[in-house]
Amino acid sequence: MKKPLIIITGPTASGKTSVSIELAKAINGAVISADSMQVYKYMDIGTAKVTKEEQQGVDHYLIDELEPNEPFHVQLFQQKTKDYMDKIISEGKQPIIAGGTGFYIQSIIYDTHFEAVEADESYRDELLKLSNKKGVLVLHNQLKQVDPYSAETIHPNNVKRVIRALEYYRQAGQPISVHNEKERQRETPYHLAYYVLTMNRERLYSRINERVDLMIQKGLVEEVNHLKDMGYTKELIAMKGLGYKEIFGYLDGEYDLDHAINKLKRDTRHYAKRQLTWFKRERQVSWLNVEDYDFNLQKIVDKILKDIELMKII
RNA sequence: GCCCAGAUAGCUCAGUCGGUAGAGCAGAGGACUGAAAAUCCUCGUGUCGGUGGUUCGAUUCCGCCUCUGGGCA
Repeated sequence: MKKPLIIITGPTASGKTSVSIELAKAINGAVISADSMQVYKYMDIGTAKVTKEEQQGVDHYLIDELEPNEPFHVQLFQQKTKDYMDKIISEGKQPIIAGGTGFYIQSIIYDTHFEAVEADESYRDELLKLSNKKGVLVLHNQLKQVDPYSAETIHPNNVKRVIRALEYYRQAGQPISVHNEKERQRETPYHLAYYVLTMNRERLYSRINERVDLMIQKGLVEEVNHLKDMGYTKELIAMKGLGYKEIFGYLDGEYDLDHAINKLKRDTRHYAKRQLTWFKRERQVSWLNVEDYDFNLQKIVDKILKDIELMKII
């Protein structure tokens, strides 16, 4: 029998956090965050991280667990999430995965096997240098020789992907495209209640714009400054997150604050769009237009509870 | 009231020595299997302010009108 799994996701600023907490309260749940940035400590305002008060006593995992210079990626997320799910279940509670990183969620629902092909920083560096010096096609041609299928699907300009595919081949001895194809066949071991919160695009965008203004009011600039003082640099992956890279640019004098704010708003809008694109192709999702429920938390949660009961998940 | 400069894509503007037009930004769509809040790909028809004239043909030249800047009274 398939295990139940509840997922609350959606584009940024769609209200995932409050829905997941309200739902958790209703079903004795605990929340696991599927968010690539909220795992990091000291990054609160820019990631719109849940505060202790907002958590209302509901257990939260994968929030504030790492220092900003520690690595985090899908495979780690998957491993930790599975562990936390076991823990939560053993406590007699219901795990709820909530967050906007579709890639991470996918790794759980299909239980993707990642195998032991680890990031090889020196090899990556070497390839990157080669690409910078001789052009992206040099790498792409290399890939063509070992993995023609990947070469066809990965655009030469997408150097990051090309490098990963080369790295994979080097360590695994087989093309990553073969591995991916195999993983794609995998069926979900869960009985899913997978919700994507959504709303009218214009509305979402104005909520994003407002939220960015609020972040600035709350002291995003000070937060980034503090991280800088702590010695974290803009090269860190955590500092490439929305809100951090834009403010870093301002603090480094590349542009004024106004420009940084507009850039952040725009980047966040683009991000929301990419998230929607991701969820659109996920076949097992239930779209939940919060406008149909007048943005009313109780109505939204009631709808989810009703579905869950119908699905006999609990 | 007079003089000058504008009026072209949602915005800022370029351009057409007369053959119905193109950049940036904004926006839209897509990809994604160990960086994913990252990375990458694709997409530009708009009464060229209105109206009359010249012309085979006007967004382009000329007249008038309207609006917006700036200057002079």
